[in-house]
Amino acid sequence: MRLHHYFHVAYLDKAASPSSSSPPSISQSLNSSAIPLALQCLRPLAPKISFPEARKMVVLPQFSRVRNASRLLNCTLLQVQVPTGGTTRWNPSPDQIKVLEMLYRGGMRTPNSFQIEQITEELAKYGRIEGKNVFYWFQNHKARERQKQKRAALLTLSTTSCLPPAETKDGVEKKEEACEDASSRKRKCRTWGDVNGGDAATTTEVVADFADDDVTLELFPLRPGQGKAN
Amino acid sequence: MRLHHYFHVAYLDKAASPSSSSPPSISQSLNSSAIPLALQCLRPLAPKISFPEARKMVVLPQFSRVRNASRLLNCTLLQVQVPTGGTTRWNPSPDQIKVLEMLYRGGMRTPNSFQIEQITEELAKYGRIEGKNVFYWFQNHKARERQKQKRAALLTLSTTSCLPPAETKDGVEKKEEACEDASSRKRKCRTWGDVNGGDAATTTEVVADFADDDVTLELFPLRPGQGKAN
DNA sequence: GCAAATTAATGATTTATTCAAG
DNA sequence: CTTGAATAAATCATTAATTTGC
Repeated sequence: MRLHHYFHVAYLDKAASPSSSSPPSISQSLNSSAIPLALQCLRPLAPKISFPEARKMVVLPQFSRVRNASRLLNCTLLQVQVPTGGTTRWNPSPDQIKVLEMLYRGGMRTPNSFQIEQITEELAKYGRIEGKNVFYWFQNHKARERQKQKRAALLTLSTTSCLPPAETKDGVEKKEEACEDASSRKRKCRTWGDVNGGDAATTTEVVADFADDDVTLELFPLRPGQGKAN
Repeated sequence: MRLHHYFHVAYLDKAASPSSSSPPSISQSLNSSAIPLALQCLRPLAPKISFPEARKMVVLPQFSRVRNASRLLNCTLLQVQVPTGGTTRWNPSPDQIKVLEMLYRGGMRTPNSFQIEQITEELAKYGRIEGKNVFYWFQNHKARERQKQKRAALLTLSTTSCLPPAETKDGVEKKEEACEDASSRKRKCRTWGDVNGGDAATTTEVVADFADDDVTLELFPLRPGQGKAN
């Protein structure tokens, strides 16, 4: 089941209220006292207020308000079609895909934030792209590549040799595992980076001994001081 | 299988190289140098510091370098015991838990980024905490609460009525689903917020029609200009 | 009574599934 | 039907309880 694991982190974001359910809302309570908010158990398709299917994403009124959030947490409900280029879903350009596949073939499986940052920056040259797109791309590609292999393996087995598709379910489980990164089997500790107490990062040292996987390809030329300056 | 879904987003982060395998690396390593800091892996009451199989986390050499990454992507490999308060894992204080549980009971299931931001800020009063901790807490709590219910339900069924544990596997599947948020069944679109092209956020309007759920309670008092100024 | 060993909880990460845009 | 996006389930790892030997 588990293959390997580079690292990566799951985060949260938040959105607004889709058609019906919205964020339960926290506290109200905190302060005052328990408000009988009966929220909890919202009914499934319950009446909701407003919309059958409208999906509307939400954005914040004043972005500045959420500045922090969006910065640190990739915050926010914006998703809606932003005036400028808001096309809901990312559409990778051929060039972008080319690069991504190259990296994948090179052995990259689950890039960490820094890597994603860099990849994103590089790919941004070929079109609009965000870090999450890169993240998702690797996740999906990895998973689907695996699926594909599994299916292929099953087919091979069932056709070339005997074994009827009796236990097709988990027979070829650890096949593809061999190829890919393999390295260590233990999970690494990922991190989100410090969100609030950034202060602690004083003496941090980097070990960064990359090169453990199969490949050690370099990401990109790593143009020196070219960053977005942020 | 799928229960409901508020929204939330998965993100990535990155870490360094644990004992043996390390990130494939992108760029060989940006700077170079890798310091083998070994530490971590403390057993419950274990001695700490120093260990054979030390798990060592890594951090970046110069944080400034990765500023961007850490900002946007919660970057970074730091995880090591940071001089200041770096105790690997978050340890919720009783007060923090109290608030979290209250919110959970209040119906909060998967807070979005904004909510998490606020909760985090609020909980920070009671001790060190980061957004990811809140995020994870809800994920885990939700999942484990579900598990608990399922197990309980199974037990109840098997003891009170008949039905032997024949199909215990998915018999009680949709039990707990009823209570919780239920709302719509379709998946909402979460978002990460724009990571790079923040520029687009110009005219964003907020729909923010909270109140679509059952409750519309407010998160926290939302103290005005009190933020960490960031 | 204390500290090492064991176990129980639970924080953090990864993988599998599902949903839906194009 | 492909695949980007999002969520839930499974898993791993670490810390706190608890037990055990002295």
